[in-house]
Formats: sequence, C-alpha cells, structure tokens
Amino acid sequence: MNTEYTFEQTREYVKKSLDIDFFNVVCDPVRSQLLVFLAFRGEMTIGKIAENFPQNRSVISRHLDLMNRLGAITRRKLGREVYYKINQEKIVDKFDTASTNIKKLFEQA
Amino acid sequence: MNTEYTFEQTREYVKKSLDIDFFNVVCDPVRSQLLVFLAFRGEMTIGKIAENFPQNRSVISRHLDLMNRLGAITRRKLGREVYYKINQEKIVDKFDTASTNIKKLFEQA
DNA sequence: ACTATATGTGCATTTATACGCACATTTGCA
DNA sequence: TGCAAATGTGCGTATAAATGCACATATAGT
Repeated sequence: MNTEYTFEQTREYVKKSLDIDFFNVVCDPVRSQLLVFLAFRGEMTIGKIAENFPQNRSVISRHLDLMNRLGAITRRKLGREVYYKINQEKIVDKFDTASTNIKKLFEQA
Repeated sequence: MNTEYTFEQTREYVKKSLDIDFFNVVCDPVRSQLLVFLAFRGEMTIGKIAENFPQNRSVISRHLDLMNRLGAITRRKLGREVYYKINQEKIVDKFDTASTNIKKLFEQA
C-alpha cells in the first residue's frame, strides 16, 4: 500500500479514468429509466417518450438533451420531430472502461 | 425491437439489474474522490481522510457513512477511532454486474 | 473523576437540480 | 399566408442535497 498519492492525483484519476461526469448523468433516477426505456423501445420522439413518464414534456426534453451531450444517446431531427436513440456502443464502452480502470486501480494500490 | 415493455418494467429493470442506488452514491463528485483516495491510501481514520479534503470533517464523516451503508467501503472501530477501507470485491462486482446486465438488455431489445 | 481526542448529530444555511408553466421557435401543411 | 403540431427555453418555485458550525457522545489516558 502506497501513501504518496495526493488529493490532486486522486481527482485526476477520477476524472480521466472513471468519467464520473458520464456516470453522474446516467445514474440519475429519471435518466437511468429513460436510458432503459429507450433500450427497450428503440428510437422514439420526445413527445412519445414523455407520454410514458410522469414528468412534463419539457423536463424530459431537457433530460434527453443532457444525455445526448454526454453521448449516452443520439439525436436525429426529422421535420419538426426529434428522435432519440440509445448509444449502445458508448454505454458499453464506458462501463467496460470504468470496470477495467477500477481493477487497475486496485492492482496498483 | 419490441414495444411491449412498460414504464413499470423499465423501473424494475433499472432498480434490480443496474443497482442505480449504488452507482448514484458512488458517482457523486466528492464520494468518488473518497473512493479513489481510499483505494490509493488504504485503510484510514475519518480524521486523517478529512485532512485531505476541503470539506469539514463532519461532512466527510457523513459521506463515508453513506458509502458504508451502500457497501462501497467497510468500517472498523478501534478505540475511539473509526477506520474506513475500500470494499474492492463489492465495487468490482457491481461494475461487472451492471456491465453484464447492460449488455443483456441490449441483446434482448 | 477529569481532561483530551475522535467521531456522531441537530440544525440552519447554501447550493444545485428538478420541475412545470407559459411562451417562443421551428416546421409541416392547407 | 395562416394555423396546428413538435420541440426549445426563460423563469419562478419546489425539492433535495451538501455544507459547516456547535454541541453531544464515546473512549483513552492520567
């Protein structure tokens, strides 16, 4: 067990290796449900998605926008409708990377 | 792509397969840093840990208590001091399980 | 018993986020 | 152009969480 690791190094490790920003967004109660909902139901417009959630459509719109910015889902505009679809590759990759890095961390510590 | 999955099933899946409660706790900015810090530095008392963070000791104490309740770290009392240590097995298991279940979800969808 | 040290906790405050309404904007279509 | 439908956004409110202080509790050592 090494004791030379500083708080700064810790912060750096968290940011780069675990991508807490991504998980922090995805692990929100509503957003995680949106994620799984989209995985189950496939590509869907904001309006249709919102019909399946208790929150106001504008709230769902903002959640989806945030998830899109983080790369958890993708956006496609068709006329006046916006379709959202889950980004499988990205999500799987994030989990795998985080899992790998967590194990690495334990090995080196 | 199947469309018979309901909102309720979605909620159930998130709760049971991804253990959002666990990740929600771990993915907090301060708590994730506490986690990695403990991984780097090993078992440590609350006081010593708090010296390495900008937050008040009482705040750190509460964060650690929450993480302990979720199983991310373990607690050991020695005299008047309380030692916290990271729970490697649990964390690795959570990430692996979530990763596996996310992949399963994508396969069946 | 007395004192010092480590940790726990009540409580008020601050801060961040979620939320929904009303309205703006964009696009489709008659 | 005029109107309806889908989505975006400003803004005030509500909710939840983090934070730090002051003090309570627990334990060690004298």
